[in-house]
Amino acid sequence: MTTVLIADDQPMQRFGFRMLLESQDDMTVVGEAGNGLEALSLVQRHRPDVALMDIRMPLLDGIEATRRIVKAGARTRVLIVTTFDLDRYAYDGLRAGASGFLIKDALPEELLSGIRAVAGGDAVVAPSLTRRLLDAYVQHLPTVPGGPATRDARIASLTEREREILTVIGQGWSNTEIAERLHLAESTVKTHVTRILAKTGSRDRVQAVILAYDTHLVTPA
Amino acid sequence: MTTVLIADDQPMQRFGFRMLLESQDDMTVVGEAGNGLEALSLVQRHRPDVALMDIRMPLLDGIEATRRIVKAGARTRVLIVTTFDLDRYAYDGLRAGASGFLIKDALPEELLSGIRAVAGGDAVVAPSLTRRLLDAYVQHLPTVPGGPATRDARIASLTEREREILTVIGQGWSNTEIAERLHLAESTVKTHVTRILAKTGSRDRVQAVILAYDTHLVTPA
DNA sequence: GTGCGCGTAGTACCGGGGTACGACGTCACG
DNA sequence: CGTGACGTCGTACCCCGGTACTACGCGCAC
Repeated sequence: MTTVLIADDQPMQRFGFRMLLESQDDMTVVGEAGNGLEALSLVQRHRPDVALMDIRMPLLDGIEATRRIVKAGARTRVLIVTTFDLDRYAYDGLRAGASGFLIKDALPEELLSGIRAVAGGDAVVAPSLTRRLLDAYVQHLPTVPGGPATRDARIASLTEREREILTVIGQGWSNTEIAERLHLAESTVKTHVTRILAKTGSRDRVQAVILAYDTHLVTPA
Repeated sequence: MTTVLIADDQPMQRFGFRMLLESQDDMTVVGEAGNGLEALSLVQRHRPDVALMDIRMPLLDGIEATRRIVKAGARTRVLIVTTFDLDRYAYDGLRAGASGFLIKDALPEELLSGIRAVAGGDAVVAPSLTRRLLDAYVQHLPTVPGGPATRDARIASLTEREREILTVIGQGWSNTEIAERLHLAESTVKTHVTRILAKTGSRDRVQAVILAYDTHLVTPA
């Protein structure tokens, strides 16, 4: 059973959503919020699988509400459902950590399948938006070397000392600086770096730093 | 009426697609191809709205066939439908200009709505893949003019192009790769990089990447 | 004791990254 | 019509980062 929270400032809209969802025997509405703050507290209390989130809401808009929900590490996946097909809304929403972005003119079945997808850990984006996302960013798509899925293992394979070195590399230190401040020979630092790159599958220290950030070995200031 | 071409090397698979599509009164199958070359010539002859494209095919695979169709400026939109949920396939396919990427385990209705979306100029991506695409690339989402500006004055002083370069540096790309994928000369890339380092006060690209993360120009996966 | 992982260190080499110039076309703006 | 910002490209140069290989002492497990 998928539990859903509805956050929208228009009661009629909430009613429509509720009727649609309750008509499905694998979904149940656990709460309704009329503004962003209310949405936050209801997410905390009911820990729903999915939160249907409108953007334009009083007190706290849906984007910021999404950001806080995600940041709090809640299990709830946020599916933004808004009236306006604006790029900046979508971008901000996805940036904030939303698992999906749909427009209210979508078919009811599309919303339902979207909720199920999000509840299952997948993501959904409105087709009209997907078009523009792809147009703008296909050129950024990487050529996958071996695919993802090996993130944590690579960091885990590092020794304590190597993790330490990687951490300071993530501070932007050069080999010379690392040697000085850790009282090592530069050749030693280089040896460590080479092993780190080999173990993590990184080509250079830049990619190693990125990995360090992605795995939260180091965190943004 | 949406006209569709089916390109798949398995006759049974083609049959299944045909039955499904012909059951819809707004779709008609205008041809079937068993390999990539055949797909090309049939697209030329029938100019269908949508080409359902398998990847693994004799003579010419679906990726390359897609590339040629798109390059030829055909009106036909390519919807890749493949058995394998591999990132590499999807990336290559989307790169090649496909309007969509679905996996064969999708529900029949999902395929149908996908075809309609693609025919209408939209794009579709399999939900399971969308998740990974977003995971890996939300950080590429542009800051829409008027959107949340980067607070850091150093980042703010960068030109649009420079921010773009810094973003891909933050993906771990080398100068050579940036040049190739952005269709620039390496010297141009170097020029940009040097300016970025000067403006941001970074000593090397590593420090620039760190700044990019700290200012949320790019965000950890 | 023998082996092994780990941290340390050295040398030699090479390639990419970064710098310092200079140059040119485009476009917006006063 | 200048003028400047921007993006593009080239050449020449230096140096740091990374590789390859070797080597040694330490502690720990079998």
